[in-house]
Amino acid sequence: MVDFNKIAKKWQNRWEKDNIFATKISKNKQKYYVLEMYPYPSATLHIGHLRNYSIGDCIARFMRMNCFNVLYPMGYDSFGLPAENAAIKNKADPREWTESNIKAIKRQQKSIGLSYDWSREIASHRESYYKWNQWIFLKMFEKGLAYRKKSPVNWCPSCKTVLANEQVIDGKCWRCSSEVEIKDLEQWFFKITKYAKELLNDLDKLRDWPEKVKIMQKNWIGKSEGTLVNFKLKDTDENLPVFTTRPDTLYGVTFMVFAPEHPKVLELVKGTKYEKDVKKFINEVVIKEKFERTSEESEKKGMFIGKYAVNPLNNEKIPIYIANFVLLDYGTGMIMAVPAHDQRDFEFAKKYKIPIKVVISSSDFDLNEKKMDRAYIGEGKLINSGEFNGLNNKDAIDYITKYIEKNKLGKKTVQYKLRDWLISRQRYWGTPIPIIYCGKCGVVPVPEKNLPVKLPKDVKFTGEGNPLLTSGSFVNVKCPKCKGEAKRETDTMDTFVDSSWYFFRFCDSKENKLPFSKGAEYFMPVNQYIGGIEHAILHLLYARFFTKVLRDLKLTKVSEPFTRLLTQGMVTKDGAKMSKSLGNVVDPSWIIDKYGPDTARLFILFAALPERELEWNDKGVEGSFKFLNRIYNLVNDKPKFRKDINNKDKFIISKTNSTIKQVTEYINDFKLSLAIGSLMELVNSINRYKKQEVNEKIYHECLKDLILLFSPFCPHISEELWEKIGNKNYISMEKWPKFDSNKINKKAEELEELLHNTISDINEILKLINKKAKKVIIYSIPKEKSLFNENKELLEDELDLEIQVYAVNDKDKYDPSNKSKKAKPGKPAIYIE
RNA sequence: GCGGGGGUGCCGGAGUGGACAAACGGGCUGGGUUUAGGCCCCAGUGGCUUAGUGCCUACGCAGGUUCGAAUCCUGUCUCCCGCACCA
Repeated sequence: MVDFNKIAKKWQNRWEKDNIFATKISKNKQKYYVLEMYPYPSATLHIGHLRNYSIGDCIARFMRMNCFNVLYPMGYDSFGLPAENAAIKNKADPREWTESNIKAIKRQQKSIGLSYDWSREIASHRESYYKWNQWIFLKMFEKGLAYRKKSPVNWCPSCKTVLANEQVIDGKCWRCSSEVEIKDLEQWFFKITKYAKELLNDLDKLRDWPEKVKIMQKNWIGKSEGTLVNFKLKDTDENLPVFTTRPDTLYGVTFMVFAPEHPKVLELVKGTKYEKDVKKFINEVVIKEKFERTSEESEKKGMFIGKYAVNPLNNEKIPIYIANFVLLDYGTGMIMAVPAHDQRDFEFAKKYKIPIKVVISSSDFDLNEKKMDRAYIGEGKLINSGEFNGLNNKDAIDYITKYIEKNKLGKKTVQYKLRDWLISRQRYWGTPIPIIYCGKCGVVPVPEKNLPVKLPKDVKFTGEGNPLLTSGSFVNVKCPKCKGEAKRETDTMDTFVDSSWYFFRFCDSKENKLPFSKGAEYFMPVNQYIGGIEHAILHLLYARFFTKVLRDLKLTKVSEPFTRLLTQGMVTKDGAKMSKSLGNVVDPSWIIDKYGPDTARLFILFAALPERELEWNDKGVEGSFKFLNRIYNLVNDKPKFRKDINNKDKFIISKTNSTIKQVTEYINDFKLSLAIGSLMELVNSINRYKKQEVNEKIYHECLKDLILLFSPFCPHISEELWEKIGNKNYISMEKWPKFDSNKINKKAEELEELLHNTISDINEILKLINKKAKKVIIYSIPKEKSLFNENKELLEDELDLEIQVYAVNDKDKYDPSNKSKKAKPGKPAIYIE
């Protein structure tokens, strides 16, 4: 038995010793940047990782063999909740915990022979990386792209800490099961909305992105055109801006609704008799109805908050409500409600007995406020609308908007569903936000020369509040401006910040004057990005946003980071996503231990097309292992050689060549499982071919091409076989075989198939009738008759029978009583005597 | 709930208007090799029927478009991904 693990180790050591996968800037070679989404460093590799890397390494090796200067790096997305949880739970030091995880996963990555340039490794928790997060933050702050505003968080009153959505289970804290509350905090945002238009429009440029991802991003950005109307808070000058696509119904507004979690709401009810109920309502809606509240059918719930607004067109006094169906995220987080002409508003008005006012008349029926049983959303002429009466409502949209703009009551605007990116996290294990608060000078950015703001080590992980607050040395600082006593910002950055530009850093991972420089100029954009479909929106959108910001900071010329995108499907088990809580996570290391890395890689790639979801089942692992053995034995077995060239040789040349064409195309299209299927067919053909004497030169040519084609999938065994057939160089650095259309011989391939099928059929029949036969009569179509005759001896040898061949329309030999004479192309009728 | 995908033989999965009972593998059955087993090699594998031929049925379910549908449309069930503090 061949020890594939030993072979793997041998070649991994040699690759490392000769450092063959290190990449440099090269003027003579075209660059190609392949990147897998860098992983969160968990201690063990799972099936999804294996799939991700096997795909990436296959592409990287393929492109390298196609003479590109391939950049293929690896790093770790190493900030985040799990390290902090480990610190709280096991008193582990997050730094040590993370580094030891990185060590563990890296060892496993190395064990599968991925052709990374390890010298470029980065990890986002290291100062040399997160320093640049801070640097970029400061640049964005200067440009007004980083700003502070109030925003609600999940708050556990008993743990006195902010909870991630993941930590809220059925409205309760995951640790202590207390009811979670909503609390407003002043937090940092990135102004991604400033780039909404470009992020939307540039999707069209991404020709090599999956359509589904582009659609999801488009819907997420969610552009809509409408009018911003400023209502006034009654008896004040304060504006309450409302976004509407229906300014034509402005005279029909009978109430206004805020999203319950709108920061303004608590301000408005503070100290009033409504305060207590409002707070209760907010918690209920925001936490428990997180998604369900957007349903058209779900029950409309709300309450009056004791304040009024003023309609800017007719100065009517309008009561202000809060309700579950209004979302903070969309528009301005408040709406004008027109119950007569909007179904949701109508239902709400009916329930809370709010007046309904018709402002659009229908030509089909009389609309009566008291009798209406649903909103009228059709077209019509404006009524009860002052000077706009009589206008068609579609035209009125324009007229009224113009009127509003003229009188400075609002403006025409484009609204996006996309909202600014909240980057503040009240946690330890992330990049400190480089800001200092001074009583005198206000918000003061940390001067660039003082970067990085390092994460302190004198902190306590109690599970209560942000650990950073427990470090006096971190919190208490001198103001950089006035040198007075000041406090440091204790929020850290969302880990999505780290992953939004790491692909630039790989190009210049050791650069220490800038986040990146010349290397990025040469290597960016990423030609091929590979990662899970679950990142289709957030990560990819943030990375696109950052790239545009960095471009506007003149750090790069690139506008889009990823030219081509492959979103790999999830690996599921028992019909469900693999997760720790379900206990169905599969660790592939046993496959590697038992069969070696090549088998593991081959199997995961062969199991399904990369883009598709894959239901995990390890039953087929044996099959991939068998295939490796077949290739290995094929190369090691020496057939008998001869000098002349016959049809069989022509066939195998042709077959090898069509396989080159097919495998190349398949890899280009990511149809990796199909590429492996073609290789399996080729191996079958060569095995059959070498049963008899073969032409030595041709046989070796075919083997050579086969191993080359196979090497991106199973590099270790390919190196071994490459050496065995007498090569001194690395196959990893060898050139990809070229398809030669002159070598294609369709006739030879068809003939081979025809003869092979015929022999199989005859054997099958012999077996069925279970008797000795002397003679086989083949009725073929006339075109194929000569083929059979030419190969009669060969067939006779193989079958040990006498062969007679007739064409079906050969009248002399045609026996009408015999129904066996029907023949099809490629499938002759067979008669056995 | 909203947005995006998927459902094909015993199993993993190819096939996205005709050439397809369905690539390639697994499993199973039979044969070869072997003292035997394993490995390996070859073949078969929806149902019925004749050795050859032919018929029927199948692509979650129900309809529709088409000369023709797994493939296009409509409805429906179900699973997966995302929903902005998991990464």
